[in-house]
Amino acid sequence: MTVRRATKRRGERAGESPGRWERVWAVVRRVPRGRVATYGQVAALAGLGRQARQVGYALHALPGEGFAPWHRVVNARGAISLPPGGGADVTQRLRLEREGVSFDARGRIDLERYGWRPGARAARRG
DNA sequence: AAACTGACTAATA
DNA sequence: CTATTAGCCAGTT
Repeated sequence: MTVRRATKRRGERAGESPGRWERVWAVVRRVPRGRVATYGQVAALAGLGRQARQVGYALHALPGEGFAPWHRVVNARGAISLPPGGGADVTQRLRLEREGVSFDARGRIDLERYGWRPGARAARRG
């Protein structure tokens, strides 16, 4: 009766192996303000290889807002990849624009300009 | 346990 | 440039 088995948490078990998603969040947290990273990029940096999809899952499974700047992650085309209808896609765009990231007429970001470059220093103003 | 699903990407046509 | 196909693999049903 009192043997309530631990409820399965998202990507986290009874304090065992480090969740894969945690690594994803850790990488996302490193994305500086005003910059965006692609799912594939985050996956590679998190040691997931090409599991770009898993990155999307990890962000969807975030324990709460403010845990990681999920809005700084976009797809390889520099576009927001969230499905419409939920409103989250709008939030993402709003937050990015607020950080100075510009979208073109098709709603895409110029990754050459705003793409996050790990290791590189903050881009010069301009 | 098998099937389904998905915040992706790269290759082709 | 857009549209389609295949690969990817863990979480959910």
